[in-house]
Amino acid sequence: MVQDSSERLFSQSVEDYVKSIYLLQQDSGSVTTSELAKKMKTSPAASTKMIKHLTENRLTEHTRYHGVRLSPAGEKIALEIIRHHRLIELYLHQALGYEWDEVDAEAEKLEHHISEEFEARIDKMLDYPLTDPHGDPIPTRELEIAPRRGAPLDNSEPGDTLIILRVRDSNPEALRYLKHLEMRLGTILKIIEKQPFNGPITLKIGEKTHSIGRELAGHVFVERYVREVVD
Amino acid sequence: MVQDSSERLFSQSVEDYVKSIYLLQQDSGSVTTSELAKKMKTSPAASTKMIKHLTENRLTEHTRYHGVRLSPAGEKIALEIIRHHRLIELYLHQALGYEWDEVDAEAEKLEHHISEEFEARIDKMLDYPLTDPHGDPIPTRELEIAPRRGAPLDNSEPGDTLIILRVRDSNPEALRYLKHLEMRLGTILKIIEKQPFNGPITLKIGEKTHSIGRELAGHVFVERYVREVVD
DNA sequence: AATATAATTTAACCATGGTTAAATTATACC
DNA sequence: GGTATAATTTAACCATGGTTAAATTATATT
Ligand SMILES: [Mn+2]
Ligand SMILES: [Mn+2]
Ligand SMILES: [Mn+2]
Ligand SMILES: [Mn+2]
Repeated sequence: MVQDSSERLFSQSVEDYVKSIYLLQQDSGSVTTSELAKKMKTSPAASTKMIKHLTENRLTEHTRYHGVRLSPAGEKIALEIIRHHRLIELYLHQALGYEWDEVDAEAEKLEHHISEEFEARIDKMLDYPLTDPHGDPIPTRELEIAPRRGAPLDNSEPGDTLIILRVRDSNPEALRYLKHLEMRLGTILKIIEKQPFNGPITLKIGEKTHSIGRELAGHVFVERYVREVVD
Repeated sequence: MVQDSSERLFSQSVEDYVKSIYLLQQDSGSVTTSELAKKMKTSPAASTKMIKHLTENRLTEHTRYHGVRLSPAGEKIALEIIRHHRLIELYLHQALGYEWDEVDAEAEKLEHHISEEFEARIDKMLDYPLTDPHGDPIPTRELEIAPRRGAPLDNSEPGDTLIILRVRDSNPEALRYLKHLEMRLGTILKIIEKQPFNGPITLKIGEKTHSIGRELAGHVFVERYVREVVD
């Protein structure tokens, strides 16, 4: 729409671009026009125009032909939207029984349209949660955010015993397949074999053995598992 | 925004105009340009333009200078949005503890952004409810809708014993004040006195007596109360 | 029937956020 | 250092949904 209802300061488009820049610059420091265009599924020209607009509004810093990064004000907005997104995902999962592959699409829209009141109420109802259904950290009300946990599963070596801490949230088919393999948050697994030439990884979960491709393994983030110590 | 995300067929603006036409034509049969503009808080020129656009898309029928009415397709969309709105209002009230004066504003935005999945899930969770927190009927999944119940309180006469079936949902201050007077859905009251020249109405609720103005009384819809018969 | 007034429509304009095609700039390689 | 290629930016365009001001039409009154 053109009219921005009630009290929102920025359009849905601006919010989504800023959020995408935040997520992309986590990996790369700064974000190129074409990376952003790809993530937003628009043309590079649209990306350039929006970068110009964001920079005029002091949400980003931009040096022509050399990528964009968020200003402190931009980061604040990104974290607000990410907080909405992840709280909504968790709420849909916990309160309404959504599966972990269904929550992202719904949250992608709702994140722009809930009030601070709604945010506060679901935050309280969920008892101030720290992670979303994919293991991503939820920014606090003060917009502090914990670091992302885990390293990609395809970086691990045969013999390692690992625990799943996080998964990429954006690919529903991958998420459904992982669930089908019983690979959830907290699942413990052992790497049995890793085929060369980017071949499949064989792993053991409970008594079962599975073989998964490198691409799928790249969606799963793990850390070494040390048996929990009971006092 | 300009881009209409994912699967929605019509913009938020179109949805809100169509919904407003539906609500206005309930009273008046057909809706004038200026009535619509007033309800949408835009200029008459914007209203005219949208009416033209809706008519080109076969959501309304329009004869120049003589008002607009919904086509069957337009009515379908209106009922879908009204169903969203009222289900969301009830959900916010029941599941998240919103007061009846808070739900309308939040639902006004969310109604455009929930999926059919979300609609189905809250409908089930609320056990397929028939009325919203203001006593308005909720269209069924097949978009059948019950008639609005009750007549304006200011049409009743001294001596009448009445039950509150419905209230206007759009004025939060009025709703808060009614709640403060313990005038809720299902409240039983008796008209004691009605001052002439549009003067106040005195009524008795339980042991308490209140006096309210005609304007506020026009927000409350009642029917004659007949003591419930127990088998 | 003519006319004043109010309602409605049209015209010209604007901002947002898209598109494709052309121009510009960076950079990798010979 | 010149040049091919890829990335980026600019230009020209479009749709949506607003605005205000001017033109048109309906209608109520004399
Ligand atoms: Mn989004
Ligand atoms: Mn997530
Ligand atoms: Mn609305
Ligand atoms: Mn309502």
